[in-house]
Amino acid sequence: MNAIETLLTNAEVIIGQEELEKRISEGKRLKVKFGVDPTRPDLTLGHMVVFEKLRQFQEMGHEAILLIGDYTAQIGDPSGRSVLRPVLTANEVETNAKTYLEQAFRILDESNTTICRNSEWFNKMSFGDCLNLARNMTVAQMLERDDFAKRHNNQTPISIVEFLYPLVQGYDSVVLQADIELGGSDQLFNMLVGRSLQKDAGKPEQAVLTMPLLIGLDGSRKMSKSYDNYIAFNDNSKDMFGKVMSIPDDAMWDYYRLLLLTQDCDIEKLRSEHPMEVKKNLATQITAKFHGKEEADKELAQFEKVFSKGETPDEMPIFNWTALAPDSEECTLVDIISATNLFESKGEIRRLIKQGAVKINDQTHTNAQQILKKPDSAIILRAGKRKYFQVSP
RNA sequence: GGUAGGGUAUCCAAGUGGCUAAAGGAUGCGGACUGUAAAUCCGCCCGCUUCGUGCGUUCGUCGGUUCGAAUCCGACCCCUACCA
Repeated sequence: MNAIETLLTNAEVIIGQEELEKRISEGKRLKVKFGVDPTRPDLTLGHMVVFEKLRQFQEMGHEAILLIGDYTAQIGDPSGRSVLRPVLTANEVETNAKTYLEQAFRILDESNTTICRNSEWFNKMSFGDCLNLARNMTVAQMLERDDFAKRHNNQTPISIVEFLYPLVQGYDSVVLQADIELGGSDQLFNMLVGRSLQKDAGKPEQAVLTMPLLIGLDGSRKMSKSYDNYIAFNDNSKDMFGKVMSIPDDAMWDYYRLLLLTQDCDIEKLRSEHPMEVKKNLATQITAKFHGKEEADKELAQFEKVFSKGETPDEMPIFNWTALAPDSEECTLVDIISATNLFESKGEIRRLIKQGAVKINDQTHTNAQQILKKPDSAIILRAGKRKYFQVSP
């Protein structure tokens, strides 16, 4: 595979490919833009798809520009519909941006990444400048955008600020003189606006490359925090491993292709192997990217121990009897479990007990009112498949 | 500004005076099974509970009618579309 083919692998849409190939073959060091809004502090594996692509460019000697949308984050994106998102202060945005970068550099080469903030130019902009920017697009053009069109048809509200978003993002490209912008496929429209703004400014137009959206843990919707079907960069190794294991078998191939950059021919081979083994391998590799090989192997071993063999895990939270039941030598089963604060409500705990999910040292107990005496040695409580904890004397 | 339609549990959504803590989905959780926190099947899903046809809180907000209201009345707040 030559350089260009590698860079375009897995891309969903490529606009301006010819121009791009020309610049690459001329040996130009491309300015590769990727913008993120630090509105929420967590990156998900959905973002990782694009980060991996950016890293590929980086590895081939191009300039990775990570654009922090600190200005836009301060305006507060209203697209959450019913709930008004709180407006973030400059401080909060800065904090988010910091953790954002920290996470991003697990994938990207930090020493080789240019970081920009769009407040640098937008803070200096007047309202008149803003109106002039807004002149560049028409309402009809905006309504061409698929998700706007859908929302309009569904009678869900679209705020004017949302209309301005593509312009804001596009203007970033003008300032940065980006040669190519990367993004998820939901960003296509915004990135195209960047092209037309660049053209109007008499500058060369950026190429646009979208990456497919990664499917979430449910196996049907895109991975997103609002659907709560995501794996975060910041998930601990256990959750990360477990969450990967919980994706439907069919979703594995996309994960291999988009996150581990596995080639199609290798994926074909994997398809003939045992799905569980293939998934364990996937989970181990992804976990290793974030937590290191050693940690990943440990989680694999734990997983096999707990879920394949049904044994208790090596590590679990430990509670002192006196912390759970102060001043008492005995306590009911519900109350002792409730005191750990690991569960939503006592009702939930009662339900778990009734449904046979609670075991003490491997013995199922179905009476919530059962009296427990302060143990002489540590006992292991289990509620459901995943929740374990120890109570020590 | 005018007209019409809305605001129900985590989300979507039914419900127009009592049988409603509130149908049905989805998500989630539990059990069985297994090849995994896959798939499938079954069960649970407001809080508290002395587990009792028990208590408390809920259907945008406040107030009213009624023996009794998510359901009727009034005011207010918010959302959407269309027309201006």
